[in-house]
Amino acid sequence: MPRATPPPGSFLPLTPVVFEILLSLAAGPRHGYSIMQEVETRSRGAVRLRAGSLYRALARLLDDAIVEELDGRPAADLDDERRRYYRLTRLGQRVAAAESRRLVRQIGVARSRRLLRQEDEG
Amino acid sequence: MPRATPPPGSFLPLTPVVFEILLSLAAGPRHGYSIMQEVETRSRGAVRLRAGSLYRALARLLDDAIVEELDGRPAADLDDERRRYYRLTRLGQRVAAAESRRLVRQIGVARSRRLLRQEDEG
DNA sequence: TCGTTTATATTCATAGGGAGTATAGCAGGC
DNA sequence: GCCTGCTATACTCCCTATGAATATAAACGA
Repeated sequence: MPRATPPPGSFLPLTPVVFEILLSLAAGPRHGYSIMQEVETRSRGAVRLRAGSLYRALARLLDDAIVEELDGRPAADLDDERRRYYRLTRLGQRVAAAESRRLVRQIGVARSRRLLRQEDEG
Repeated sequence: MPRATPPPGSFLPLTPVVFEILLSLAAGPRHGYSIMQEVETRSRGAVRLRAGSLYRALARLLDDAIVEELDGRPAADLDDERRRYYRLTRLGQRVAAAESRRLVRQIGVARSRRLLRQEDEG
């Protein structure tokens, strides 16, 4: 019998590294190395995702069924057999959404306590 | 000669616990125990700040000059001599502001990747 | 007086991340 | 072919941060 799915809220709060990984996968399946590059580029160096942190975090996320590995391969001419592709599971999407809502609330508090100027308010 | 003040960005990303503490102090000075209560209430239990985490985080924040202890005491009839009051330093405000902007950008990404519904958008 | 809440602090165990290293496949230049 | 550098996954060592539990003691209310 499969383990009961824990409620998304029980994984919160996510560490900054883990949330960056989930954000990266929210755009579609990716392999590990490209997650690393995308996070580095997107956060403009604010969060540097090291190889060690990434692959251990991915192992944990697989274990928690937040992320799963794809069976299929891309078209042979685009493929690199060393790659392993990952995507968010349904649970993973819910966890990422719940964390996003938590951060939205936090930003609301930051705003009301004058930590953000008007032009910072996305 | 005092240590040169490090740039606010060098403290990023903050751990969820640390950002909650800074958010709490952004509203004004507080003593440790009341930070714990405020975080628990405000985040509706999503982030449970334990005594151990709180006081060790405060010690680190004092050491990094992100938080400082108040000399003065409140009026004697409101005081409890066991309490130690903390407030954000100028650096602390800048660090909290920088982290807030980082989260605003993350939320923008989460939104564009359909992790948030319209009514979640604060 | 006694139990509960407030308040700070410490210890122990574990999770998580940074830096560095290992291994190996791939791609381009020569 | 060979060398070099980049891509890709993975592991180790070390340190930091958090959770859980406990200690201590003052304040408070029945």
